[in-house]
Amino acid sequence: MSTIVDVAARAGVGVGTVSRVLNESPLVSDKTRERVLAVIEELDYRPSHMARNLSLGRTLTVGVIVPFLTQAAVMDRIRGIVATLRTTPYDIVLFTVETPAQRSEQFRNLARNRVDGLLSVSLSPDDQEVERFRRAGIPVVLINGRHDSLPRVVTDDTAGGALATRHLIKLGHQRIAFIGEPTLDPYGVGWSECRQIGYRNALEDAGLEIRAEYQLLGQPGRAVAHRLTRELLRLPEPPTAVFVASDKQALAVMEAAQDMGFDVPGRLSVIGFDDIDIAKYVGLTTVHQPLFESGCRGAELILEALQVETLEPFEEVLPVDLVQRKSTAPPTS
Amino acid sequence: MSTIVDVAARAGVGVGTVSRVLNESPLVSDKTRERVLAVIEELDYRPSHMARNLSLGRTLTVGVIVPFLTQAAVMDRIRGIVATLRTTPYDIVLFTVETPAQRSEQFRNLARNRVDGLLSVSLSPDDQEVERFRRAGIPVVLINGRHDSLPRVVTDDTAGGALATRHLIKLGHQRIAFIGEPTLDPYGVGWSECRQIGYRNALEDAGLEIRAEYQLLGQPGRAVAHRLTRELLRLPEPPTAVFVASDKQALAVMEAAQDMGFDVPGRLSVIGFDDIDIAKYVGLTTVHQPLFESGCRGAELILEALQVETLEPFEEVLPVDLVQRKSTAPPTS
DNA sequence: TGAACCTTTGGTAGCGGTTCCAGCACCTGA
DNA sequence: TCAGGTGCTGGAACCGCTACCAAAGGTTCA
Repeated sequence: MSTIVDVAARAGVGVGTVSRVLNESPLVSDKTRERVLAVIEELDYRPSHMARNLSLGRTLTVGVIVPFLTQAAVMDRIRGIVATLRTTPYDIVLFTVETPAQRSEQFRNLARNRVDGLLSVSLSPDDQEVERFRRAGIPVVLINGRHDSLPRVVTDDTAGGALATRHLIKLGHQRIAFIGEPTLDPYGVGWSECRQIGYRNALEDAGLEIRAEYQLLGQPGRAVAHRLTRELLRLPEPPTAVFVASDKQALAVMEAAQDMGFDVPGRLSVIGFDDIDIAKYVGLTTVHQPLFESGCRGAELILEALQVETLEPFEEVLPVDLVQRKSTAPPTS
Repeated sequence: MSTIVDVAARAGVGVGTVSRVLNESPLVSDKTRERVLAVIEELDYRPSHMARNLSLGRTLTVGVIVPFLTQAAVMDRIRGIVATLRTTPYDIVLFTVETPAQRSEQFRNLARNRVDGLLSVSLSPDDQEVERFRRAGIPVVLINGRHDSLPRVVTDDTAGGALATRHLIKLGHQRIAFIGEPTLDPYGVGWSECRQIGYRNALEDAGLEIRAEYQLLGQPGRAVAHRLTRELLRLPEPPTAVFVASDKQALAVMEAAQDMGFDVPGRLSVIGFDDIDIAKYVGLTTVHQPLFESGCRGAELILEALQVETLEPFEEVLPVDLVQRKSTAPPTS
């Protein structure tokens, strides 16, 4: 592989001049520029990124750190990030974390020269980590995460929870249950929690009773969903509708209800949250949150931060909306 | 941010010694090592990746180049790659291409210092590009792509096509149609094509007639699927079953058939290919191809290639298997 | 006692770019 | 004719690390 020195020698000029040609500096005569470009072409020369980075002190790289990729929602967000960054000179380096230990290790390593900026998806750094990034001059933008001193784009989970619940109320349901997931990230206010708050708010506003036995939490997964669904449906006064905090769990709940002979939406209305791909195919009524757009927006913010050096922290709340499909209907009574 | 020089100065040793400590060289006395480590801790020092890379001539980075991420199958493959590479020191840089021009530009840039190795998903470089990589000493592994001089992992599309078709034959179908996609990548032998070949082979083996009017191609998408489905079902002798070359298209075909009042699988059996997430939820019988595993395998191969410097080209064919769900049934005579 | 060796160390030359400074040729105006 | 620009150029310093070489100090053995 040829280097800038080879090009300079062959073109009979100094390395400085070649560098100027590469960087489109106006301080090169047309004649020289042409000669250099010809040699570059001839040698099929490409400047070394590494050397350029070291010299410039920049990597032209944006880190994207995400929890394991099993979540469809995370994948959609990545899509948005990729789509936005593709038109820029920035490359994307993907980091995944699965355990808390990995997570801090990754954050720690990231703060050193590897990337120019960081997009953290569904993961929030703690104060110490934020401080490290600040010292290193690496801007961080959170997507679906929270830290008061960082710019971030979040979904209006509370509003979404209320929206879903109001939809059920409007259909005439009175006994409405909630199924959610326990919060994992110690640093975030769990999305499931927020959606549950929205649920309670909506019930309260409608003057409906908030019953503890109607609010169940469990890990995502088919088995757990079956158990929770059974628990609900065997109540002396079973709910006629259920708001499930995520589509993935909602699908499992639908399946469980049908397995138990409860027709959906005939005897049980089910509404989810996220609007993942599958929802459309199985006709799940759900709250659409702009996953793809959240990736785009996050990417735009990090690009901005990369320009201005410091972006004042603020929270951008993305709106949610209801997508009515076939899994909700008025109660039969 | 402190550098190796700062650490050396503060510890009262030379930079060489610090470097040795960092790289766990045995040529350092315990006493010195301890002192250096203490200073590293104290200054919260992390070596610069860029400088290290430049000096080492390696980036500890694997490039992953993929077509646009709208395909669920590509996402699953990426998952496998990420899962495998996570346990290694290699980082993943994601490149996407959308147009042929972008594609060669990406391949061209990639051949220079940016990555140590390349995983190409569903994209095959041409001879010139392969030669460039060879000269640059960058190993390339293809996942779901073909080039005779590159190691690659592919799905047994022909066998899968035959498998799907035999399943329909075994159920008793005689009039079996095929719907596929036109081949796009000029450098690959289209997967759709291979699956179609498997289809024809199976029909031939069973002594069934191969009819031209039963084999239709069209771009993926709901509208086209509707048109093709209508075309098939309005034939004087409409097929009783159809093998669709991809799940995505199969879903659209199912929908189209149902819209036209053809019950699936009552009046038309539909079988797909890929086993994407959604297939499970809608009960689509399909041919499972190990997408996640293909990513894992590709990643393993590139790691191997990175070790041995040169990996002789070979083709690893991943097996497929039938997943029977609810979209296929014996024909109602 | 000193030659020969081993262990540990410091210093420096790259890696391949960018950037800055000095210098050269040419031009302008007094 | 010469001081002072201006336009372009070459070369060296530098980015922060690794790898190598030379050397210092300690040990062994004749």
